[in-house]
Amino acid sequence: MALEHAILVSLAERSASGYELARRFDASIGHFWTASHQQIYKVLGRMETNAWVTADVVVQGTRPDKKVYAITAQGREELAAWTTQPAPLEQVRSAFAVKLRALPFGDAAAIGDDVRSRRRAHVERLEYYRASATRFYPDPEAIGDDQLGGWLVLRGGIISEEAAIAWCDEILQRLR
Amino acid sequence: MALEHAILVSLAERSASGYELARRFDASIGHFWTASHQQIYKVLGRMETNAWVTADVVVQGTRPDKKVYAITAQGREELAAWTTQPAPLEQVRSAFAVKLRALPFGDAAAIGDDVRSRRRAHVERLEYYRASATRFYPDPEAIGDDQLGGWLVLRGGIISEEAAIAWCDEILQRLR
DNA sequence: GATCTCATGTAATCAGTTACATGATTTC
DNA sequence: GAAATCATGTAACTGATTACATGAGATC
Repeated sequence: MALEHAILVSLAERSASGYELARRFDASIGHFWTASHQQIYKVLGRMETNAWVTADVVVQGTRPDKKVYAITAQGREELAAWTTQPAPLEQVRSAFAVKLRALPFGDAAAIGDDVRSRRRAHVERLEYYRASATRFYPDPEAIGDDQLGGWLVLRGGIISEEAAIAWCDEILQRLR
Repeated sequence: MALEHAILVSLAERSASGYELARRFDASIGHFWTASHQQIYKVLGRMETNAWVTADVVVQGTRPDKKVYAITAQGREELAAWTTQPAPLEQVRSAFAVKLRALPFGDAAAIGDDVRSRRRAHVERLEYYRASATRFYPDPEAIGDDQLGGWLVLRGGIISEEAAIAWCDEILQRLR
């Protein structure tokens, strides 16, 4: 349900081809909503049928033609209406938590290794978010209305990565 | 992939019918891995074929018959082998983050209401986790090897709910 | 009389992943 | 010569949700 709306947000910020959208999902948006290019193309087709977006074929000389998608008035309406509906509380689905519960039946050393490698990944993501924050929002007190959403999402990423790292540290302390 | 293993953990702790498993998933385990009864029955069938579990039909006088599933030696092997494999980093998929990014195109007041209601839900979960912690692990320093996994998972729940609440507070501060 | 609990399933559908396919241009 | 980038898709499959189905006993 929400991939459509993630695409609408992205197109409301700036029109793009399916390929460009896929790259945006690999980068910024994808930290909070992942999507493969196959899925994006499929959903874009559905959205065009619904008239939430229009597609313009742009012929490029040397590179292949592309379809540039733009949000329509109907698309904007749909997006606005969607924001008035409460977002479902995402239910957690953590294979890692299951693995921890399996501690008495499994390999504690291997689980410890996994925790350390997860910790590294979380530190990496945290550093990426912090770099994005200082780069795109150098003065957090002076953020405008159009930037507030992006800033708050980044803050959420930073807060949850910090929490994940704290959890890893607590686990490692207990495992040794 | 991991529902099988979540069921194996649950059955390793204590044998149960599909119905009982579904109730466990509604309660404790379900906070970290949700599953409906339909899915559980389907996967149990597959697991029986793989000989990871055995089923014993228990005839009950007044209540309907039930199939009690028990983990096999092969199931225990599979579970142990699974713990040696790194758990995939769960990718975030948050409709709420998408909604925040949609702030400039949507209804800020409705989004604020949503944040307040999410905050209440997180506070509720946090209180539930804290109650479980004091009830099942009254002395955290004296936790045995067989209890450590459960305790660490609960700690993860507590840490992430605290983080979610902190994020909500930061959002609310910025929205008004 | 209505609803809840116990107990197990099938069927249809939807969302998402993985694999496969094509083909020109640019960079190493 | 190999690999990456640009660009758009189809097909098969898996995992999960929603809807439907049944039926007895217990509780309100």
